[in-house]
Amino acid sequence: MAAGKPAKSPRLADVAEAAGVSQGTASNVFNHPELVREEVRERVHEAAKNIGYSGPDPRGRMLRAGMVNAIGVATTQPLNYFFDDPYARAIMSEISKACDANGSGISLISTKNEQLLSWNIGSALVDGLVLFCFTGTETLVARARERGLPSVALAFGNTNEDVPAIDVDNVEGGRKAATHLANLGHTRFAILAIEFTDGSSGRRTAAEIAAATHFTSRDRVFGSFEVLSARGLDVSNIPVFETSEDTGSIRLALDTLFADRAPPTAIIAQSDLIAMIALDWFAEKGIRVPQDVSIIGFDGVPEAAETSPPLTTIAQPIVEIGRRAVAAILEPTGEMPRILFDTELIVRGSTAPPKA
Amino acid sequence: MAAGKPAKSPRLADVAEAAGVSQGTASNVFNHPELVREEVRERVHEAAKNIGYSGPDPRGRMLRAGMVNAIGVATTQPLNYFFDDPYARAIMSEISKACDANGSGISLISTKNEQLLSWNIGSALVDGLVLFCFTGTETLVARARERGLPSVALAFGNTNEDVPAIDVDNVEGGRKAATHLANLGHTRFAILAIEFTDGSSGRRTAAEIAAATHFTSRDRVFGSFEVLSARGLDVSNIPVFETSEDTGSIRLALDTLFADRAPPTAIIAQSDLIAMIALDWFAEKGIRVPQDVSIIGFDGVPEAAETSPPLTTIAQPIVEIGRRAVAAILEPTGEMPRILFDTELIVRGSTAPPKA
DNA sequence: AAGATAAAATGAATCGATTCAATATGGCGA
DNA sequence: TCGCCATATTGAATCGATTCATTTTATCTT
Repeated sequence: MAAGKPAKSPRLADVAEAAGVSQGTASNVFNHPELVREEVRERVHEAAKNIGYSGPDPRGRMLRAGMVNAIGVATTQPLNYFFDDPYARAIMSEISKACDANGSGISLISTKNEQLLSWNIGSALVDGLVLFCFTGTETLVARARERGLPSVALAFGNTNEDVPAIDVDNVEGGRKAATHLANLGHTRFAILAIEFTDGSSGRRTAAEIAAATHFTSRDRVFGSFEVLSARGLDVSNIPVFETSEDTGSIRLALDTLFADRAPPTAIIAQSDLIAMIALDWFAEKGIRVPQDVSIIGFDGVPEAAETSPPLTTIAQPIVEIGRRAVAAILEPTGEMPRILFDTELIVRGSTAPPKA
Repeated sequence: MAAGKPAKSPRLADVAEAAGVSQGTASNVFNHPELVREEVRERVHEAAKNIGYSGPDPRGRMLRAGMVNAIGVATTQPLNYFFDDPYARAIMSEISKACDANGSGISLISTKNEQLLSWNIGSALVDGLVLFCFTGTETLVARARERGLPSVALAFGNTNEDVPAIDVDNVEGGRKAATHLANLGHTRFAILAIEFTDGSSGRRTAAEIAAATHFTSRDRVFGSFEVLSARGLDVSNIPVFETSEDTGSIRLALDTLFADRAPPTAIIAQSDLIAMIALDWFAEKGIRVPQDVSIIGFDGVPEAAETSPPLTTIAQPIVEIGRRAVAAILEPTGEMPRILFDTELIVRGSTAPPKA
């Protein structure tokens, strides 16, 4: 090497100069080679090799082109939620299939703090956003739309009619779960709910449930209560335990429930994950499912079919949800403000009539 | 609509003009508000609201700043591999924890076609890359380095000494698996290997194995053969079946193996996934594990502890691998060209001495 | 009230490419 | 040999922000 420039990485302009062509031509060599005479093309490539240029920097390209070729998926859970939570990964699996089919990448965005998430959403390099958060959804979707990005929330939450969202009918899902167990003859119920508000857990009163900030869990309880109440049960006596993502809060709830002289014979778990953790706890304690206790899950994740016993559950149309979410972003054709899917009861081995 | 400007989305410059300040000041309002007098700040915010400006476009920012705040993870498998394959998601879970701790996002990049992947790698908006592909790694890492991005391959492959890579000692892993089973007294072995070359499956000869393009599977076979050979077995009689990610090729191999008059009593599976699928097949066929047949997995994914019986396996230090991969990208301090980890035998319920 | 100092605001340069209207070149027919 | 057309090439404008050396304004001392 002779004397030396400070070795900054070379730009397209440098290549153009080195090859003795205009920058426009150099650009064409990399993006529309058919427009450039072969001889020139080779000269440019050679020059590029010489000065150590390895193709256009995507940042420049993207600024000009405006498209990133990736959709973002955002959540207020930690990032590993996408890989560790069975429901999240079932949805992500579908989303990623749809993205693959469209040649689009996926960006995972996360922040515990909702405010930070808002900033991250504002600065994510994506063509559209799937909001995978069950709190603060309204703010976040609004934020995304402000940015002019197509976006969908994966829960209605308390958003108004015009923010695009996909959800299942949670009240009806709650009804189906309760109906199934009531039909089997159960009368002693307990509910293992997902979070009503961020990061809290423990036994909840009806008033607290009504005040929930997360509508998903509240609605599922409402649905179940409605049915059980209609069957003549006093729902104020049905214990509802709020649980968070961790095993601990679930086991604690079970400890409490089964310390009772007359423990429940039917458990409505608001997610398959909760139900699966409960199944482990039952196995440990020697409580037989479904002989001693019946349990029903929610979501219909693939893993729920493989537990022992296999889990009866209220299934969401996960495949369809994933597809529609991506479609809403990649083909923002018609106005699709909100889609409400139905759930489906899948009866497997974890529910049966109570012992006589 | 009335007369009108074409309603392009407003830029920072427009806000500056509307608020009657310089563009520099407008920029500061959004990024270094403490440098701007409160009154001016408000004026700018107001102007922004009026013309419908919702914060700086990340594209412009990024071009200037040079950083994207996301690391890329690339693979030649379809995107859903990250969510569906137990090993991939175990690693991804660790990678994502590390990213979270650093406030970095994750971009998932994939293409079946290696050539396209190369293009995608060239145009991914990321600060660094983890190469999660077991073929063509050498080309791809080279490509990433050309771009000037920090990068790590998650397998040595046939890369040369100076491309950064993390891997486990596959030969030694293969040895450990064989040793464990041989020590139990097994003499009739079969190997269920992961792919030797892209997209192929079926029974393989020693010559074909030696010619494998994927070194991971080849090395594991070599390690196992070495031990078994030293114990006096004729390895040319040990059936080695190449399997691909799908259930079908694995079941087909098992069909063939157990159609034999003297089927193997010890199966070395080169991944926990393969072993788990085999476990299902055994359960279906009424073949008891470990009484009728022993099977050992590879990887040490969390799911392998929950199968029935729980899976004996050669565990990789998944946590450490994920951490180091991210560290290599986010803190490119010292020169860390390659790290070779050891595997660890974890004995669980799927292996036992053969029937007498 | 002048001077020194700190705080606030300016504006042009820069990041790295793509695009497109305008111009240059070459081949071909008459 | 001239003109015409198709094909190649040019060069300047553009994408949207951040940065930083300067200039302007405000605050404080004595």
